[in-house]
Amino acid sequence: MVALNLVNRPNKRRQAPDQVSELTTNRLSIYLRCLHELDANGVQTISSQALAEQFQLNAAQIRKDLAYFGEFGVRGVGYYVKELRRHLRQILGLDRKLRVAIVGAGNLGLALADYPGFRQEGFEIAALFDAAREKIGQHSRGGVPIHDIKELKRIARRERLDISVIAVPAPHAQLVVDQVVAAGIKGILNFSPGALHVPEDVKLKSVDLTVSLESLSFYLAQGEIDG
Amino acid sequence: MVALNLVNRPNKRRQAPDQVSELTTNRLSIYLRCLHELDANGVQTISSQALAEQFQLNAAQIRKDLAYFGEFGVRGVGYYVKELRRHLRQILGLDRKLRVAIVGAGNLGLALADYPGFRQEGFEIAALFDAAREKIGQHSRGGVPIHDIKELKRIARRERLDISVIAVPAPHAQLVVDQVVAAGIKGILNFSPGALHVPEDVKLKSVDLTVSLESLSFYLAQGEIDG
DNA sequence: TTTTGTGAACTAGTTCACAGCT
DNA sequence: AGCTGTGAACTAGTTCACAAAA
Repeated sequence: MVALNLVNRPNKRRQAPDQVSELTTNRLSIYLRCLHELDANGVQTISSQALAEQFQLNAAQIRKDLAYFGEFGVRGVGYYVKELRRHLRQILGLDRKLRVAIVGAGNLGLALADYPGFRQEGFEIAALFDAAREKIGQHSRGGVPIHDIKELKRIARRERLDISVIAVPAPHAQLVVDQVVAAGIKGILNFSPGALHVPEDVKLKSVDLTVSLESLSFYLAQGEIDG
Repeated sequence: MVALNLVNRPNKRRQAPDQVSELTTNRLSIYLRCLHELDANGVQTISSQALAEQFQLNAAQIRKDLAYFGEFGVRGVGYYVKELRRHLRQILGLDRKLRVAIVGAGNLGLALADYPGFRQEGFEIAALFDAAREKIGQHSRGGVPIHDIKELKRIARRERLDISVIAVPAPHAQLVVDQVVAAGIKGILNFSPGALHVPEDVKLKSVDLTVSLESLSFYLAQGEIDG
């Protein structure tokens, strides 16, 4: 019983539950990575228990996460690796290429443009953007072209950009986000520190390096007190 | 029960509660950033309500977070900006310089070494490490020297390194983490994808770019189904 | 009056434990 | 027998609401 949208939603939908928590979607991505490996190693089936042992996780957690989306397992057997992988890719929307733009061709932006973790199956870094005249027209080492930020809207349409990574200094971040939103991009991964505002239909995820470091610092400080 | 060192712990300690959640420590860092700004703008006092409005947060949440560590506010007034900032810095262990090493002098490692968010008050990027012969002896653009990873233990001691950032390809990550741990470093910020294991007394935080992107992809895919 | 600090109520997320399928 | 899928129990985290302080 799948998505049929035209009719009223049935109470229990399997394809898109009312609210899947971010914790769950993050874990789905982790499961998927593990399934890649298992498949590469020729493993055919895996139980939730065996999967849970790979990470610091409870088997019921994994079953619950998957159960939001369907019944993928076989009782007494576990999950077929290839099949579950296919399902997860579909659920995560990785069954097509997503086109990513990076705004900010500074050290970080350029590094991200060529970062293997970003050039992975399912994603494609299609463009870099910057405001600095001398950078425009250049390329990253890996060959991603740097465009004028003013061209964002036009190129977003032409290149069918899905996701934008924000790697500009904090003071410009909100302005850039506004431009990204205006260009119709609905997914943003932000590396600038500080709070940013987006409309409801845009999904913003932030990675705040300062917060991560300071939080680490807290634990170090505690460790010294507590022994 | 817990570590009792020399004396029994009083039931209610203010300096280091038994378990402060990571969510709380992350927020403390966010509050601190905001207090910097407020202070720079000459603001003297701030209420939890006003602070909460800056981010997507509830005022009681902020008061609770702070209350773990002491009574910093004044009823009817709010919090004195300078004073609270001083307290938060102390709580987060930022009242001294923390020395950071980055392992992996690839694109990402080099970018992080010169990233302003990392060169911030409280932190100092003291060294880069790599295994590639041709990189050793070089410097990042910002002047951070690149050492042989084999020297990690020696230099960690000499330079009194507190935190290590892991920016190496996934297959080497666990090996590098083991070396970092062996060098006596107790705080690790990891950018490699995949699960890593550390002893109990070492704090590991991971930023997984693939997971972030794939989680974004999920929301994009849902958006298209749900309308 | 204003705003904190905090128990109580609530909400979200995790784990348990077991019925039911293979 | 083995393992999933899931309600129930539990744990963690957030918000409410109000007494107490300035």
